[in-house]
Amino acid sequence: MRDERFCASNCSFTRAIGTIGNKWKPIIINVIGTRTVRFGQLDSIIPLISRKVMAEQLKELEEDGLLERLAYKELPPRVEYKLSEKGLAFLPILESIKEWNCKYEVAPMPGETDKKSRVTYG
Amino acid sequence: MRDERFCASNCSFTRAIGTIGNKWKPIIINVIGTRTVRFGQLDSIIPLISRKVMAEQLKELEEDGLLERLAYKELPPRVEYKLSEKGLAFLPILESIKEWNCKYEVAPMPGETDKKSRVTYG
DNA sequence: TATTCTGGTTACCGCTGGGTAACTACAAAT
DNA sequence: ATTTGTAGTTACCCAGCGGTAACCAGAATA
Repeated sequence: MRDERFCASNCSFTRAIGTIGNKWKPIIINVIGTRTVRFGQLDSIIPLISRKVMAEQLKELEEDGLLERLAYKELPPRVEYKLSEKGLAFLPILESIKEWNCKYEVAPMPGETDKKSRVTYG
Repeated sequence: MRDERFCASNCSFTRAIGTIGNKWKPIIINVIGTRTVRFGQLDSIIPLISRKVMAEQLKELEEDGLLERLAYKELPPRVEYKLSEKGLAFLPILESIKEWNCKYEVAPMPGETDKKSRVTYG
C-alpha cells in the first residue's frame, strides 16, 4: 500500500506523492472535508472501498498527520474522524483539481446511467 | 492500472482522481514540466519505474490529453513528449502540493544517506 | 560482419493488493 | 435468550500489477 521507496526519498515532492498519491486518499479527504465523520458513515458514503482498505487508508492518513482520530470509550464503539490543520490545508488543492478537471476534461460519454457510474464523492 | 469504476463515475472529481491519482503520473508530469523530453531521458531520470510501466503511464497520459507525443520517422526512433495545455495547467497544482508538503511535513529521519533515498524528482 | 542506438512490445511469472466472510467486545433493546 | 449495532481485525484466496528479459527495425559506426 505504502511505497517505501517514495516515503524514504530525499525528495520532498516524491514523499508528498507517497502520502496522497493514490486513488482513495484524495477521495476520503474530500468526503470528510470540514466535517466530523464516523467510520461507518465513510464506509457507506464510499461503497466502492472495502472496510479493510478504508481502515488502512485512515490509519495511514492519521500517521501522516492529515487526520485526527477521536475514539470514545463506549459500547458499541464510536470513532470520529476529522481533518487536522494539515488535512484542511490540503482541501484547497483538491478544489483546484476539481476546477482544473472541469475546465479541461473531455466530456464523458453522455447518457451514462447505470448504477455503478452514479457514485459521487465531489 | 486504470480503474474503470473511477473513469466511469458520474463525479467529475472522481474521474479526475482516476486520471492523476496514482504515484507515477504526478512524478512524470513534474519531471517533464515545460520541457520536451525523450522516452529514454524519462527512463533514466526516473529509474524506479520500469520501461513497461513508463510506457503505459505515458500512453494513458496521452489518452487523457495531458501529454503530446511527437514521433519522428527516423531510425533509430526518436519520440518526444511534452505537456499539453491541460498538462501545463496542472503544474501549478503540483507546485501547491510541494508548498503544502514543505509547510506541514514532519521532518524525515535525518542523516539518511543510502542510495535508494537519494532519488529526486522535484 | 557485428555492434550500437532507440522506443517500445511481448511473454512469462512472482508477489501482493484488495475483496469476502467470519469474528471480537459489550450494552441495550426485543 | 437472542438480536442489533459499531469499529475494526484476521485468515484466506485470487486476479492482476508490475518486474525481467528477450526481441524488433534499420541506419550508422567500427
